[in-house]
Amino acid sequence: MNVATASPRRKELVRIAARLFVEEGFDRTTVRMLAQEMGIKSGSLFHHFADKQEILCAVIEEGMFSALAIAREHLARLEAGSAPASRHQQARERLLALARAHLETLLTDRNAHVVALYEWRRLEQASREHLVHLRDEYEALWRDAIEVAVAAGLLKGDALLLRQFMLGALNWSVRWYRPEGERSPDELAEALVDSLCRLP
Amino acid sequence: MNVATASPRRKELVRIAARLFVEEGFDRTTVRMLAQEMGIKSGSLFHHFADKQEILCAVIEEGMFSALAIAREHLARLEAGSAPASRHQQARERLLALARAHLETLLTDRNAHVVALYEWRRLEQASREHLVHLRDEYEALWRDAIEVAVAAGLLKGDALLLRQFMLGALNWSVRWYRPEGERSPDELAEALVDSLCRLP
Amino acid sequence: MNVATASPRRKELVRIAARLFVEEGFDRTTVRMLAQEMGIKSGSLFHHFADKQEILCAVIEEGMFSALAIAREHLARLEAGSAPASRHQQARERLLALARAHLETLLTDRNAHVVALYEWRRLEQASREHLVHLRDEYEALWRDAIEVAVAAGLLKGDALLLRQFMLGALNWSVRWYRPEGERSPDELAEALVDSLCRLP
Amino acid sequence: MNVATASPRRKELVRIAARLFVEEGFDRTTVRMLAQEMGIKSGSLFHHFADKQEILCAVIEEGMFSALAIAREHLARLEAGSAPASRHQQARERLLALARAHLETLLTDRNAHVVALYEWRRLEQASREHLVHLRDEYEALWRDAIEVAVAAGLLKGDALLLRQFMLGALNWSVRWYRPEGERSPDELAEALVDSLCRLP
DNA sequence: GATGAATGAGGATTCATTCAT
DNA sequence: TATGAATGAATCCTCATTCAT
Repeated sequence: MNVATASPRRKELVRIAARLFVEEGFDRTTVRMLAQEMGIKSGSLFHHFADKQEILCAVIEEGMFSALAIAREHLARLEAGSAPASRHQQARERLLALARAHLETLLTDRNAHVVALYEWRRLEQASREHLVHLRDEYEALWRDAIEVAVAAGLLKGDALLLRQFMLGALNWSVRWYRPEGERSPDELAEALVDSLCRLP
Repeated sequence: MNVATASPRRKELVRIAARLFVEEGFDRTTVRMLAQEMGIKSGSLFHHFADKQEILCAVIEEGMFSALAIAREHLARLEAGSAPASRHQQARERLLALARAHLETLLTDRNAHVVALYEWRRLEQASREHLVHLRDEYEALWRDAIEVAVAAGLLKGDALLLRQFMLGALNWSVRWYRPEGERSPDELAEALVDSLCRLP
Repeated sequence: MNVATASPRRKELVRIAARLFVEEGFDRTTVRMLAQEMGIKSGSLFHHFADKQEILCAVIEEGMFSALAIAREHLARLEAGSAPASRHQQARERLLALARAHLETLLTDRNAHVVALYEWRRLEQASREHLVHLRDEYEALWRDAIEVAVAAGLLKGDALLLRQFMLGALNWSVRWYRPEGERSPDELAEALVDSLCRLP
Repeated sequence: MNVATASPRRKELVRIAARLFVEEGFDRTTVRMLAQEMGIKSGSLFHHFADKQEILCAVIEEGMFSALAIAREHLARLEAGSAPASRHQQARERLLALARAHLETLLTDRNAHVVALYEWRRLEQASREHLVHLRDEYEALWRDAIEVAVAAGLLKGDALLLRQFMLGALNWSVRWYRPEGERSPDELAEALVDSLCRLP
């Protein structure tokens, strides 16, 4: 059972679960709380999910799926609309697209992807194995973009570390970012990319 | 009761608690697990701490104290030993000192400071108020160093965002750093500072 | 609703239920397990049976019916085919026929009769009253045969106790008998009768 | 942890559990019922036993221990007090001693041994392995006594089957025996031995 | 200080049963 | 007849906390 084949009902439950997992953390979110928010009784939850772990798994799967989809979408838009640009300029656009996509799922959509990042440790081994390839795929997008940027002289340093630093900086934003503040997620993305990129 | 006045016994208990909170997370660490690791029975724990929350509070206090102490120590060593250097160079050294100190408490000492960062949300209001000034003090060290770096043209961009990004990148390292890997925390700190700093 | 008037579908469901009740015990057999084995969903089960108790009742009724039918059949075959024999010999044959019939339903047919014996306590009062006359009828066959055997000097002792002992020995065989072992149920029956009967 | 080393409190809890398991069956006995009868709250039960299975295990261990102890006691009394008797007579006394002991733990003491016999299937694999050697020891007492009886010409037939039959007859008595009836357990034992033994 | 026993509120989960479709 | 979703009461078990000894 994966995101693509899930019933609309189940998708809705997953969305609600994602919100609670972000607000309270997985451990502190009780099955009763989940059921309450879903408008059913706690016993009924187990008609849809085998156990609490499966809910977490479904949320994280959804989080990684949408992160991946939106990242690809942003990249595709780049290629479609791009006027010819310098190699340097192209590499920067690509990084920026990924950073924007990342913050869009993290701060705007603000739920399943956050759970994927912050509750990954709570996955049992079996679930983890089921999901790790999604994470790998996502990270591969970043790896490629960063390698290109390094090759173009846009970024300086070890590509792997740069990826960890960039993703860390972005991921941690969940902890301090307030949507009602003065900067948009897009501005954040731009600021991060600017702070790292060398001028041409 | 704060770190400075704590008995050696209590300090040891806090150290053990910190380790468990990192390994399992605060919510999943039971009072029984704590007691077991401390070589006492769970009932006895409450002779040392009023409740579980107080243990968390003590750990985080210890984490912030030591982060602050080590950061100050690194900065002091700078001033003591520094040959005259360019303003640019000085600003870089200061950032590096803070980053090294941060990773030292996070990755080497590897416990109380990690709890302070990752379990802050679990603090009840009262505990939070008790501790927030420590966090502010610590962040002030970073704020100043970054403002100086920006003023010196070493870093580019908004100082507040730069601090969030740098701390995010460092904090997230807890999630992926493996001590048995090929890079030391110091090398990490250097790589981060290098990746952000403009050459003179 | 009793066995005689049951639809073929219902009879099949009862057979499946009997098997599960033997394998798992009544308490541990869930309505969902029953439905699953029957190839329907658990909600549908309640179109066939008012509740779980009715299933147990139907199984035990079937078990007692078939035990009774097969015992009578064995006895009838005796009378039909018997060459004139000594009173002693006749009494022995009759005991043997009952023992064989008992083990046939218990070990060969191996289900509903076992449930009747081992899950009788789980019957609610109403169901018990509905079924107790069947059990009485069955036990009457044994009572008569044993009284004849005692009168003929074939068995020694109190007739009531002898019945309890014989049935106990036979019923308990469910617990240790393995069909793949070296003895057939018929050989068991013979061995039991032999062990109790005095030679002429 | 075994019967011999158990605290008095635990022994009492085991005794109460044994009674409930006989009255209701293991599956239908809830931890709440157990706690209620023990005069504690259900959570407190788990201070004494890791889980419900451990309670069953403790009860069955106690049942097998006492069955073994009482059987040995009866046999010892035989040897101590016996005037010289015929081999035939001796074999009969030995069977009788075992049968009496068996019914004493089953019908008089009436609890833990009954659970051992009737709830053995509910033991999980690990518990079963822990207990099976006790059962083997107990059955060995019977095996020896029956082999001697067969050798002495007292019993007729296969020794293994004879043991299964005798134990089955005795075990099943739990289902029909009423202490307020006219026969004592000792009389039952005598009746069973008499019904099987050949006169000299 | 330390302990073992107890508590009580709450944890996830199970399950017979109901019912609209 | 059949189903999928829901129910609600009950299940075993966990855990921070208390307290007499």
